Amino acid sequence: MKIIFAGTPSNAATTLQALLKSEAGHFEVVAVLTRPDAPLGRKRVLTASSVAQVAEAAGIPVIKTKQVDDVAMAAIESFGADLGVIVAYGALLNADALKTTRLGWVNIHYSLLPIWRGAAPVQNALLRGDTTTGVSVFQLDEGMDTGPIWAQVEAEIQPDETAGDLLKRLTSLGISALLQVIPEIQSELKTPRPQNLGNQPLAKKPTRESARLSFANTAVQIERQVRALNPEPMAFATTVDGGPNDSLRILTARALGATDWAALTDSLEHTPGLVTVKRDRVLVHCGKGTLLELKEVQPAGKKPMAANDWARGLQNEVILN
RNA sequence: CGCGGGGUGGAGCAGUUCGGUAGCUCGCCGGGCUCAUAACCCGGAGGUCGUAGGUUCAAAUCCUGCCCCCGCAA
Repeated sequence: MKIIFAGTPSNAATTLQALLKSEAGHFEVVAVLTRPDAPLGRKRVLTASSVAQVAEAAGIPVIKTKQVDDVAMAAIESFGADLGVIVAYGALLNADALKTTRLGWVNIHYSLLPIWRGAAPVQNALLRGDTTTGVSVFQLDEGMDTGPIWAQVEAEIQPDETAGDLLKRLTSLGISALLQVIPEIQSELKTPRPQNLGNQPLAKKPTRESARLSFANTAVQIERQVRALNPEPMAFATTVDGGPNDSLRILTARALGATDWAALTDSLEHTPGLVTVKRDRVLVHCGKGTLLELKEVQPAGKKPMAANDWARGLQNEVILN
Protein backbone atom coordinates (compact mmCIF):
# COMPACT_ATOMS: atom_id res chain seq x y z
CA MET A 1 0.00 0.00 0.00
CA LYS A 2 1.24 3.44 -0.90
CA ILE A 3 0.91 6.13 1.74
CA ILE A 4 1.29 9.87 1.43
CA PHE A 5 2.14 11.66 4.65
CA ALA A 6 1.19 15.22 5.48
CA GLY A 7 2.56 17.10 8.47
CA THR A 8 4.78 19.95 9.54
CA PRO A 9 6.15 20.26 13.10
CA SER A 10 8.45 18.09 15.10
CA ASN A 11 5.92 15.62 16.48
CA ALA A 12 4.68 15.00 12.95
CA ALA A 13 8.28 14.36 11.95
CA THR A 14 8.59 11.84 14.78
CA THR A 15 5.51 10.09 13.47
CA LEU A 16 6.85 10.06 9.93
CA GLN A 17 10.10 8.61 11.17
CA ALA A 18 8.26 5.84 12.95
CA LEU A 19 6.26 5.10 9.82
CA LEU A 20 9.41 4.83 7.77
CA LYS A 21 10.89 2.41 10.27
CA SER A 22 7.82 0.19 10.20
CA GLU A 23 7.39 0.05 6.46
CA ALA A 24 8.73 -3.49 6.22
CA GLY A 25 6.88 -4.30 3.05
CA HIS A 26 3.40 -3.68 4.38
CA PHE A 27 3.23 -0.16 3.12
CA GLU A 28 5.44 2.50 1.65
CA VAL A 29 5.55 6.25 2.17
CA VAL A 30 5.72 7.50 -1.39
CA ALA A 31 5.53 11.23 -0.81
CA VAL A 32 5.32 13.89 1.88
CA LEU A 33 3.23 17.02 2.05
CA THR A 34 4.37 19.84 4.30
CA ARG A 35 4.25 23.57 4.68
CA PRO A 36 6.79 25.69 2.81
CA ASP A 37 10.14 26.63 4.30
CA ALA A 38 9.69 29.53 6.67
CA PRO A 39 12.02 32.17 8.07
CA LEU A 40 12.85 31.08 11.58
CA GLY A 41 14.30 32.73 14.65
CA ARG A 42 15.93 36.10 15.18
CA LYS A 43 18.10 35.77 12.12
CA ARG A 44 15.15 34.72 9.98
CA VAL A 45 16.95 31.81 8.46
CA LEU A 46 14.79 30.10 5.89
CA THR A 47 14.27 26.68 7.40
CA ALA A 48 12.56 23.57 6.13
CA SER A 49 9.89 22.09 8.40
CA SER A 50 10.85 19.18 10.65
CA VAL A 51 8.82 16.87 8.45
CA ALA A 52 10.54 18.13 5.31
CA GLN A 53 13.91 17.49 6.89
CA VAL A 54 13.06 13.91 7.77
CA ALA A 55 11.61 13.30 4.34
CA GLU A 56 14.56 14.80 2.53
CA ALA A 57 16.99 12.79 4.62
CA ALA A 58 15.06 9.67 3.67
CA GLY A 59 15.00 10.60 0.01
CA ILE A 60 11.22 10.88 -0.18
CA PRO A 61 9.70 13.40 -2.59
CA VAL A 62 8.35 16.45 -0.77
CA ILE A 63 5.48 18.69 -1.81
CA LYS A 64 5.69 22.05 -0.05
CA THR A 65 2.54 24.10 -0.02
CA LYS A 66 0.51 26.30 2.29
CA GLN A 67 -2.79 25.11 0.94
CA VAL A 68 -3.93 22.11 -1.01
CA ASP A 69 -4.96 23.82 -4.23
CA ASP A 70 -5.37 22.37 -7.72
CA VAL A 71 -1.64 22.32 -8.32
CA ALA A 72 -0.96 20.53 -5.04
CA MET A 73 -3.78 18.07 -5.65
CA ALA A 74 -2.40 17.18 -9.05
CA ALA A 75 0.99 16.64 -7.46
CA ILE A 76 -0.51 14.40 -4.79
CA GLU A 77 -2.47 12.37 -7.30
CA SER A 78 0.60 11.83 -9.42
CA PHE A 79 1.96 9.53 -6.69
CA GLY A 80 -1.11 7.29 -6.83
CA ALA A 81 -1.22 6.82 -3.07
CA ASP A 82 -3.82 4.53 -1.53
CA LEU A 83 -4.04 6.35 1.79
CA GLY A 84 -3.18 9.74 3.19
CA VAL A 85 -1.97 10.16 6.77
CA ILE A 86 -2.06 13.62 8.25
CA VAL A 87 -0.54 14.85 11.50
CA ALA A 88 -0.49 18.55 12.30
CA TYR A 89 -0.07 19.66 8.73
CA GLY A 90 -1.41 23.13 9.30
CA ALA A 91 -4.05 23.47 6.60
CA LEU A 92 -7.46 22.02 5.93
CA LEU A 93 -8.20 19.61 3.12
CA ASN A 94 -11.37 20.36 1.19
CA ALA A 95 -13.72 17.78 -0.32
CA ASP A 96 -11.71 17.48 -3.51
CA ALA A 97 -8.44 17.16 -1.68
CA LEU A 98 -9.87 14.28 0.34
CA LYS A 99 -10.35 12.37 -2.90
CA THR A 100 -6.71 12.53 -3.90
CA THR A 101 -6.10 9.09 -2.45
CA ARG A 102 -8.12 5.94 -3.01
CA LEU A 103 -8.95 5.33 0.66
CA GLY A 104 -9.04 8.94 1.70
CA TRP A 105 -7.09 10.47 4.58
CA VAL A 106 -6.72 9.55 8.24
CA ASN A 107 -5.75 12.02 10.92
CA ILE A 108 -4.05 11.52 14.25
CA HIS A 109 -5.69 13.84 16.75
CA TYR A 110 -4.44 14.29 20.29
CA SER A 111 -7.64 14.02 22.29
CA LEU A 112 -10.52 11.60 22.76
CA LEU A 113 -12.80 12.94 20.06
CA PRO A 114 -15.33 14.45 20.06
CA ILE A 115 -13.72 16.14 23.03
CA TRP A 116 -11.42 19.00 22.02
CA ARG A 117 -11.86 19.07 18.29
CA GLY A 118 -9.66 21.77 16.84
CA ALA A 119 -6.16 23.13 16.70
CA ALA A 120 -4.87 22.76 20.25
CA PRO A 121 -6.37 19.74 22.02
CA VAL A 122 -3.44 19.09 24.33
CA GLN A 123 -3.16 22.63 25.63
CA ASN A 124 -6.90 22.91 26.16
CA ALA A 125 -7.11 19.66 28.05
CA LEU A 126 -4.48 20.91 30.48
CA LEU A 127 -6.02 24.37 30.72
CA ARG A 128 -9.35 22.94 31.74
CA GLY A 129 -7.72 20.59 34.20
CA ASP A 130 -8.78 17.37 32.48
CA THR A 131 -7.34 14.28 34.12
CA THR A 132 -7.79 11.99 31.15
CA THR A 133 -7.14 12.50 27.49
CA GLY A 134 -5.89 10.37 24.64
CA VAL A 135 -5.37 9.92 20.95
CA SER A 136 -7.86 9.42 18.17
CA VAL A 137 -7.19 8.11 14.69
CA PHE A 138 -10.07 9.08 12.49
CA GLN A 139 -11.12 9.31 8.88
CA LEU A 140 -10.90 12.87 7.67
CA ASP A 141 -14.08 14.45 6.39
CA GLU A 142 -14.86 18.02 5.47
CA GLY A 143 -15.62 19.17 9.00
CA MET A 144 -13.16 20.26 11.65
CA ASP A 145 -12.10 16.93 13.19
CA THR A 146 -15.60 15.52 12.78
CA GLY A 147 -14.83 12.33 10.85
CA PRO A 148 -15.58 8.78 12.03
CA ILE A 149 -13.13 7.15 14.38
CA TRP A 150 -10.94 4.15 13.66
CA ALA A 151 -9.24 3.88 17.00
CA GLN A 152 -8.81 5.66 20.31
CA VAL A 153 -6.28 5.21 23.08
CA GLU A 154 -6.77 6.73 26.52
CA ALA A 155 -4.03 8.37 28.53
CA GLU A 156 -4.06 9.71 32.04
CA ILE A 157 -2.68 13.19 32.46
CA GLN A 158 0.08 13.30 35.04
CA PRO A 159 -0.26 16.02 37.68
CA ASP A 160 2.97 17.75 36.75
CA GLU A 161 2.86 17.23 33.03
CA THR A 162 3.34 20.11 30.59
CA ALA A 163 1.79 20.31 27.15
CA GLY A 164 5.17 19.45 25.69
CA ASP A 165 5.52 16.36 27.86
CA LEU A 166 2.01 15.24 27.15
CA LEU A 167 2.26 15.77 23.41
CA LYS A 168 5.40 13.68 23.38
CA ARG A 169 3.62 10.80 25.08
CA LEU A 170 0.56 11.15 22.89
CA THR A 171 2.72 11.19 19.80
CA SER A 172 4.06 7.74 20.53
CA LEU A 173 0.61 6.49 21.47
CA GLY A 174 -0.61 7.91 18.19
CA ILE A 175 2.07 6.07 16.29
CA SER A 176 1.10 2.69 17.67
CA ALA A 177 -2.58 3.41 17.13
CA LEU A 178 -1.88 4.38 13.55
CA LEU A 179 0.19 1.28 12.88
CA GLN A 180 -2.70 -0.77 14.16
CA VAL A 181 -5.25 1.05 12.06
CA ILE A 182 -3.39 1.00 8.75
CA PRO A 183 -3.84 -2.76 8.14
CA GLU A 184 -7.51 -2.51 9.12
CA ILE A 185 -8.07 0.19 6.55
CA GLN A 186 -6.08 -1.74 4.04
CA SER A 187 -8.23 -4.82 4.55
CA GLU A 188 -11.31 -2.74 3.73
CA LEU A 189 -13.33 -4.98 6.02
CA LYS A 190 -13.97 -2.58 8.87
CA THR A 191 -15.75 0.74 9.00
CA PRO A 192 -14.97 3.55 11.39
CA ARG A 193 -17.37 4.54 14.14
CA PRO A 194 -19.11 7.90 13.68
CA GLN A 195 -18.49 10.60 16.25
CA ASN A 196 -21.23 11.61 18.60
CA LEU A 197 -20.88 15.34 18.16
CA GLY A 198 -22.39 17.31 20.99
CA ASN A 199 -21.85 20.80 22.23
CA GLN A 200 -18.20 20.28 23.02
CA PRO A 201 -16.13 23.45 23.00
CA LEU A 202 -13.55 23.74 20.25
CA ALA A 203 -9.88 23.60 21.17
CA LYS A 204 -8.71 27.02 20.09
CA LYS A 205 -5.04 27.76 19.82
CA PRO A 206 -3.83 29.83 22.79
CA THR A 207 -2.79 33.33 21.90
CA ARG A 208 0.07 35.27 23.38
CA GLU A 209 -2.42 37.37 25.29
CA SER A 210 -3.92 34.24 26.84
CA ALA A 211 -0.45 33.37 28.07
CA ARG A 212 -0.29 36.44 30.28
CA LEU A 213 -0.86 35.37 33.84
CA SER A 214 -3.31 37.19 36.04
CA PHE A 215 -2.59 36.69 39.70
CA ALA A 216 -6.16 37.50 40.59
CA ASN A 217 -6.84 33.92 39.52
CA THR A 218 -6.31 31.09 41.94
CA ALA A 219 -3.01 29.27 42.11
CA VAL A 220 -4.57 26.13 40.71
CA GLN A 221 -5.85 27.96 37.65
CA ILE A 222 -2.49 29.59 37.11
CA GLU A 223 -0.61 26.34 37.48
CA ARG A 224 -2.81 24.82 34.79
CA GLN A 225 -2.07 27.75 32.54
CA VAL A 226 1.64 27.37 33.15
CA ARG A 227 1.61 23.69 32.30
CA ALA A 228 -0.72 24.07 29.32
CA LEU A 229 1.32 26.82 27.70
CA ASN A 230 4.72 25.20 28.11
CA PRO A 231 6.53 25.17 25.74
CA GLU A 232 4.29 27.26 23.48
CA PRO A 233 3.60 30.11 23.85
CA MET A 234 4.81 29.92 27.47
CA ALA A 235 3.04 31.62 30.35
CA PHE A 236 4.50 34.96 31.34
CA ALA A 237 4.07 37.87 33.68
CA THR A 238 5.57 41.32 33.80
CA THR A 239 6.86 43.10 36.85
CA VAL A 240 5.03 46.18 38.00
CA ASP A 241 8.00 48.49 37.48
CA GLY A 242 9.56 46.68 34.52
CA GLY A 243 9.23 47.66 30.90
CA PRO A 244 6.31 46.34 28.84
CA ASN A 245 8.66 44.09 26.90
CA ASP A 246 10.40 42.66 29.91
CA SER A 247 8.46 39.51 30.39
CA LEU A 248 9.18 36.95 33.02
CA ARG A 249 8.42 33.59 31.52
CA ILE A 250 7.16 31.03 34.01
CA LEU A 251 8.31 27.60 32.92
CA THR A 252 7.35 25.59 35.97
CA ALA A 253 5.17 26.41 38.93
CA ARG A 254 3.09 24.55 41.45
CA ALA A 255 -0.01 25.54 43.31
CA LEU A 256 0.51 24.90 46.99
CA GLY A 257 -2.03 22.69 48.67
CA ALA A 258 -4.03 23.93 51.62
CA THR A 259 -1.83 22.27 54.20
CA ASP A 260 1.30 23.63 52.61
CA TRP A 261 0.42 27.24 52.50
CA ALA A 262 -1.32 27.37 55.84
CA ALA A 263 2.04 26.61 57.39
CA LEU A 264 3.81 29.16 55.28
CA THR A 265 1.51 32.13 55.23
CA ASP A 266 1.14 33.07 58.87
CA SER A 267 2.39 36.62 58.76
CA LEU A 268 2.22 37.36 55.07
CA GLU A 269 0.16 40.22 53.84
CA HIS A 270 -1.76 39.30 50.74
CA THR A 271 -1.21 41.33 47.58
CA PRO A 272 -1.92 39.46 44.35
CA GLY A 273 1.29 39.15 42.38
CA LEU A 274 3.57 39.85 45.33
CA VAL A 275 6.66 37.66 45.35
CA THR A 276 8.00 36.41 48.64
CA VAL A 277 10.60 33.88 49.62
CA LYS A 278 9.96 31.50 52.47
CA ARG A 279 12.37 28.73 53.33
CA ASP A 280 13.93 28.74 49.89
CA ARG A 281 10.57 28.62 48.19
CA VAL A 282 9.59 31.43 45.86
CA LEU A 283 5.93 32.17 46.37
CA VAL A 284 3.52 34.40 44.50
CA HIS A 285 0.31 35.53 46.09
CA CYS A 286 -2.68 34.64 43.96
CA GLY A 287 -6.41 35.11 44.09
CA LYS A 288 -8.54 33.93 47.00
CA GLY A 289 -5.58 33.73 49.31
CA THR A 290 -3.84 30.98 47.36
CA LEU A 291 -0.13 30.70 46.82
CA LEU A 292 1.80 29.63 43.76
CA GLU A 293 5.32 28.33 44.13
CA LEU A 294 7.56 29.29 41.22
CA LYS A 295 10.02 26.58 40.27
CA GLU A 296 11.64 27.68 37.04
CA VAL A 297 11.49 31.07 35.38
CA GLN A 298 13.14 32.97 32.56
CA PRO A 299 13.56 36.74 32.68
CA ALA A 300 13.75 38.48 29.30
CA GLY A 301 17.27 38.26 27.96
CA LYS A 302 18.30 35.46 30.30
CA LYS A 303 18.40 31.73 30.21
CA PRO A 304 15.86 29.70 32.12
CA MET A 305 16.84 29.50 35.77
CA ALA A 306 15.63 28.12 39.06
CA ALA A 307 13.16 30.49 40.63
CA ASN A 308 15.40 30.60 43.68
CA ASP A 309 18.32 31.90 41.66
CA TRP A 310 16.12 34.51 40.11
CA ALA A 311 14.87 35.63 43.51
CA ARG A 312 18.41 35.82 44.88
CA GLY A 313 19.36 38.51 42.41
CA LEU A 314 16.33 40.70 42.99
CA GLN A 315 17.09 44.15 44.33
CA ASN A 316 13.69 45.26 45.53
CA GLU A 317 10.32 43.86 46.32
CA VAL A 318 8.74 42.52 43.18
CA ILE A 319 5.10 42.49 42.23
CA LEU A 320 4.06 40.60 39.13
CA ASN A 321 1.14 41.50 36.97
C1' C B 1 19.86 45.87 7.82
C1' G B 2 12.94 44.12 12.28
C1' C B 3 13.04 45.87 18.08
C1' G B 4 15.49 44.93 22.64
C1' G B 5 18.30 42.64 26.97
C1' G B 6 22.75 40.18 28.54
C1' G B 7 28.22 37.87 29.17
C1' U B 8 31.80 40.03 36.49
C1' G B 9 34.84 33.19 41.36
C1' G B 10 30.30 27.15 40.88
C1' A B 11 24.73 29.93 40.69
C1' G B 12 21.89 34.52 40.58
C1' C B 13 23.02 39.71 40.76
C1' A B 14 25.44 44.87 42.04
C1' G B 15 29.45 47.90 40.40
C1' U B 16 29.89 50.92 34.21
C1' U B 17 26.38 57.29 34.12
C1' C B 18 31.22 60.36 36.72
C1' G B 19 38.08 55.46 35.23
C1' G B 20 41.45 54.84 41.06
C1' U B 21 41.96 48.12 46.27
C1' A B 22 36.39 42.82 43.25
C1' G B 23 30.95 43.94 46.39
C1' C B 24 25.94 41.29 47.73
C1' U B 25 22.84 36.90 48.41
C1' C B 26 23.86 31.78 47.97
C1' G B 27 26.82 27.39 47.03
C1' C B 28 31.51 24.88 48.24
C1' C B 29 35.66 23.52 52.00
C1' G B 30 37.24 23.63 57.28
C1' G B 31 35.92 24.60 62.40
C1' G B 32 32.21 25.77 66.34
C1' C B 33 27.19 25.66 68.72
C1' U B 34 23.23 21.95 69.03
C1' C B 35 19.81 15.84 70.74
C1' A B 36 19.70 17.69 65.81
C1' U B 37 19.22 20.74 61.33
C1' A B 38 17.94 23.25 55.51
C1' A B 39 18.93 27.37 61.50
C1' C B 40 23.01 30.21 63.91
C1' C B 41 28.49 31.71 64.79
C1' C B 42 33.86 31.79 63.12
C1' G B 43 37.45 31.00 59.34
C1' G B 44 38.88 29.70 54.15
C1' A B 45 39.44 28.58 48.95
C1' G B 46 37.88 30.24 44.30
C1' G B 47 37.53 35.79 39.43
C1' U B 48 42.79 36.72 32.73
C1' C B 49 35.44 41.09 34.70
C1' G B 50 33.30 37.05 26.94
C1' U B 51 37.38 38.21 23.43
C1' A B 52 41.05 41.26 20.43
C1' G B 53 42.96 45.91 20.02
C1' G B 54 42.96 51.35 21.32
C1' U B 55 43.05 55.81 24.83
C1' U B 56 45.29 56.60 29.85
C1' C B 57 49.96 57.16 35.09
C1' A B 58 45.73 53.86 35.85
C1' A B 59 40.18 50.34 32.42
C1' A B 60 34.99 45.71 34.75
C1' U B 61 34.18 51.13 33.85
C1' C B 62 35.81 55.24 28.00
C1' C B 63 36.48 54.07 22.20
C1' U B 64 36.53 50.30 18.06
C1' G B 65 36.17 45.33 15.99
C1' C B 66 34.71 40.30 16.84
C1' C B 67 32.43 35.85 19.43
C1' C B 68 28.57 33.76 22.38
C1' C B 69 23.57 33.60 25.04
C1' C B 70 18.50 35.22 25.39
C1' G B 71 13.31 37.99 25.29
C1' C B 72 9.85 40.25 21.67
C1' A B 73 8.41 40.11 16.69
C1' A B 74 7.91 36.92 12.37
